[in-house]
Amino acid sequence: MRIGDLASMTRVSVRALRYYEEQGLLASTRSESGQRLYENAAVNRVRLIQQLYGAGLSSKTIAELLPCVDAKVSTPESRERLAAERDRINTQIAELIIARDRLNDIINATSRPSPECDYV
Amino acid sequence: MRIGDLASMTRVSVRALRYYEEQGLLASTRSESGQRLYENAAVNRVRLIQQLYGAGLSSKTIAELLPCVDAKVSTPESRERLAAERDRINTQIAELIIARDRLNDIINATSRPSPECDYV
DNA sequence: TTAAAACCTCACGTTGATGTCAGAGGCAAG
DNA sequence: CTTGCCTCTGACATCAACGTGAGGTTTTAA
Repeated sequence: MRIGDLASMTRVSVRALRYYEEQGLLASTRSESGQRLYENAAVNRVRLIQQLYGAGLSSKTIAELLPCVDAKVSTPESRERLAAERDRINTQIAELIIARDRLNDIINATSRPSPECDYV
Repeated sequence: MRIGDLASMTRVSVRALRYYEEQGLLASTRSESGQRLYENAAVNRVRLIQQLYGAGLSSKTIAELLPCVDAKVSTPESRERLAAERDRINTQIAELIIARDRLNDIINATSRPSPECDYV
């Protein structure tokens, strides 16, 4: 498939896909005329990339990780890196929970007094 | 207290504190010579701001929220906004959990086969 | 009193993941 | 064969939350 197809299937912009390639996250073959061609597997690859981005990993970190995923093997260094990221995510989850609860407190504190009298 | 004191107490840079003021998040009085002066309460205010930043809220959003916190009252609009942010945070927590588990899968998948043979 | 340390206001620099635009070539349909 | 959409490669623009440095004043401690 071509880049536009992959873009619509993953809901990721064409620009972003080219960026992923530039960062070494996503490979493509080229047609004779130079257009990018992707396998169906690219859809899942892009989804994985998005997930890792969503978890706060940088392109550089993801680029270091993906070879492990592909080879299904990790070096001690990359395992350490993976574990460090996991821990960071756990910390972030904990912080988010605190923030969410804090936000709920605010919502409650500002709503409770007199619900029918909230103009101010 | 002066800005340096607040900075060291909150571990937030002086530049950041000035930025918060610029964004309307943090108020200060001024000495005769123009230096910023803060109440003790500013420490908690900064912590709250940090927490909300940590939860992914933007300066603009926080600026809309803080008056509610101060007045302990929210308008229907701001309550809606608060709830929307809370939901967004919940979504993000869910995504992070998925990503973390995914990362764990990767760790396991790349570690298990033969732990003593991980050179590649 | 004098020198270091803190503070002030601009104002430009940084970083990462894109957006966007320009100029040019490619491809299926009528 | 041409119209219209897709793709290509640059390359500059964006946005947020600061960092950083210049040039100048203020406070503090010796």
